[in-house]
Amino acid sequence: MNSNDSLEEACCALESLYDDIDVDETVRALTERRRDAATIDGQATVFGALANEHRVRALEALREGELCACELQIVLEAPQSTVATHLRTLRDAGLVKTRKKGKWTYYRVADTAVFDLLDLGAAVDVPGSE
Amino acid sequence: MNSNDSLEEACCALESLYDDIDVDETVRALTERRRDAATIDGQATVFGALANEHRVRALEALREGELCACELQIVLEAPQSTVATHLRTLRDAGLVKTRKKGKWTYYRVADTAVFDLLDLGAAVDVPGSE
DNA sequence: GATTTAGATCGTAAATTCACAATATGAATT
DNA sequence: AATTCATATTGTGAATTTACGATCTAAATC
Repeated sequence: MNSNDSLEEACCALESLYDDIDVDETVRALTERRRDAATIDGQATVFGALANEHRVRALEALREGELCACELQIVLEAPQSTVATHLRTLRDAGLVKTRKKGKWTYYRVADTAVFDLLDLGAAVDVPGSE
Repeated sequence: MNSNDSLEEACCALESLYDDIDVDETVRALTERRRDAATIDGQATVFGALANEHRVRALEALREGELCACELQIVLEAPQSTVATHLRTLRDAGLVKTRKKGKWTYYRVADTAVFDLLDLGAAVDVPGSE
């Protein structure tokens, strides 16, 4: 089934949902609800970076201030390469920034909005998670 | 390499990072930065549900009010089963709620905090995404 | 300049997520 | 009660993500 079939199928449902409907107009109104593709893409990237327990834990640990990679390794209880990979994901998404000092790399949250994201995420009531 | 090896490796780094350090005390302080496992799990679940373009688009469309599944099908430009699966993921994460009316299922955002999440996610500057 | 060391990257196997056709379910209509 | 129609679930192959050992890089120290 291609995308046109999908649309037609959905339009049939629309016609019976509202009677006396201008389908083209309704589809146009629904189409208007679509957002800019680049924004959607950015949002999905950011949320994807947050969608992992190790990475959430790392960000939570950074609430009290910057930490170097080796300290985060202790917080995360994971091998060096695993931690480095997660930190790179966070950096690529723009959630953390780094500072190099000699052999060490210090990580800090890019913006305090990240903590707001974490707080809002924690406030959602996930059904069936007691 | 097991988790103890990882810890020991990281502690070596700590010892050279700070001189005259009480390693046990430092590890304890870092351990204190860890949050409740259930909370972290919930956050990762919520962000995981947000980590998909179709699902972000669906939530964005719900800003202006509830929509039934067939309307969301038009917004998402995807086949019925695909849309239904994404909507279930959003529901399982507690991001949307449903209302049944006859044959139709109407979806709405569970809480306006979801829009705050979307806004914060959109505000993050993802490097290299122009 | 050789060695040590913190951290980044690579390679790959395992696990997870994804798209979507096929099928099931349940309400409304006939 | 048979059919239709909106939506949900299931099954499965494909794509993506994850973990983590091995390796590489660059700064500090000897």
